[in-house]
Amino acid sequence: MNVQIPDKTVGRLSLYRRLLSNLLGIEKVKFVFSHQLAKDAGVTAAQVRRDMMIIGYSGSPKRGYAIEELVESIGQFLDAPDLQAVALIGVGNLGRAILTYFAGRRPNLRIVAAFDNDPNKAGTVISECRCYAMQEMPEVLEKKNVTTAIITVPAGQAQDVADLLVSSGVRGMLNFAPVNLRVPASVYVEDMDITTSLEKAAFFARCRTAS
Amino acid sequence: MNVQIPDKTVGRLSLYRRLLSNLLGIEKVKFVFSHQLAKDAGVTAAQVRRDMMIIGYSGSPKRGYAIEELVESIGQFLDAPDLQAVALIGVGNLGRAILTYFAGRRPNLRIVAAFDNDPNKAGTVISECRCYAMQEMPEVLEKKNVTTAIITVPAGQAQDVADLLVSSGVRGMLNFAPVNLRVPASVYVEDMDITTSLEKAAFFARCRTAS
DNA sequence: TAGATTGTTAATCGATTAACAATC
DNA sequence: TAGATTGTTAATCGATTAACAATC
Repeated sequence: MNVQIPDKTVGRLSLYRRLLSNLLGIEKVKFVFSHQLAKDAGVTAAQVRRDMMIIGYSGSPKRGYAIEELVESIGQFLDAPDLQAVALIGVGNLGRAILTYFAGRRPNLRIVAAFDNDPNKAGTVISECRCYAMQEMPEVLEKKNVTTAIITVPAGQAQDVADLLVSSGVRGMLNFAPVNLRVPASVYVEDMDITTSLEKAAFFARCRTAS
Repeated sequence: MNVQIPDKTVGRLSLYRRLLSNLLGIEKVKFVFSHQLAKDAGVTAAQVRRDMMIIGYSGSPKRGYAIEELVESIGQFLDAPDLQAVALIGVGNLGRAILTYFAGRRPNLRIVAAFDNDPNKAGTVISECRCYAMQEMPEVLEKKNVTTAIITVPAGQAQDVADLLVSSGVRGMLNFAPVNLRVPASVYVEDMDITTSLEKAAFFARCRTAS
């Protein structure tokens, strides 16, 4: 397992896979050229070819990439060989939306437990996912072998939650709280800050209008 | 209004502002040094100083940056001088979560209208935001002078929605649909692909564990 | 074969970082 | 003043892109 894989390549592979699955399922196409996939993904053809090189998949100069094989290769690269368990912390509006969205979507990447401070939520089931009290977290994470977590708690609680997750063995986090989490270098954090992103969209909307 | 402002600088400024507001409001601190702000934001001190240069704010070598002034400067740079109207398209779970989250948060950046295909939603009010039918979109956007939009519709509808938004004068979009939107160069798109981000977190969780 | 595409290296580009004189 | 920090330039770094021989 190689750590120096570019962050962006991993993100693009995830996008390629979805685009290719569409081509395969809906349009029944069997092969793509790098420039076709590139156009769909909004990247350059050279970038697609470099990404293929990174995952070690080869196409044919005549026919391009065999979609079915390529989807398989991306899966072998991106996905865990067996179930990778995910936990979600903070069952508010956003947390519930995410639980609903992911329910039964990827067999090998499943949200197996949700946690919340509110004792009334413990014991309930939301979109097939069981909700636990916050105190049960270390025990449940260990029992279910959770390595990845989604943080949807308010900003003020996020660092405490992150600390607890790290000490419970979680190594990858998707953080929706608008704070910079302090974690050891051995832990990966992907930030999704909706406020920042909206402010960016608003800022550049004005830039573009003015120019 | 300058178009060559780095994308990432804008994102960092948004984060700085929130960190500084905290320092000011909760800890009553008046000044920060670049390395302090950098530590909180998870960036380098040089980066903070360069960002200050970009927005044209100067600190003092002795005392650092005056937080209140700096927050003001960031506001002048980032925010619209008057109300900047935002629309949200797609009132599903995620859309509702975002409406709730942003309600009354930033006075100058407000979600003024929501749209959905479901005719039952038209006319309802969710977290102070009125919901309209999809057909009313062009008219409402123009009337309310909307320049920025949040797309929370399913992937299959996203491109059509984007086209409609562009033709109604929207110049900045925050896109949650897992597709690459085709828009003119004059329109800015910020993508938030939750699936891709979770797959990245899961991938690197495995990398880190294995190493 | 001829022609388009692939795999891969070298060149380019832009963002980050290091460095340091100017400043308080 | 002495010392730490700022503003700003130059060097570094890494990712993207261009280019082209190898391939089908």
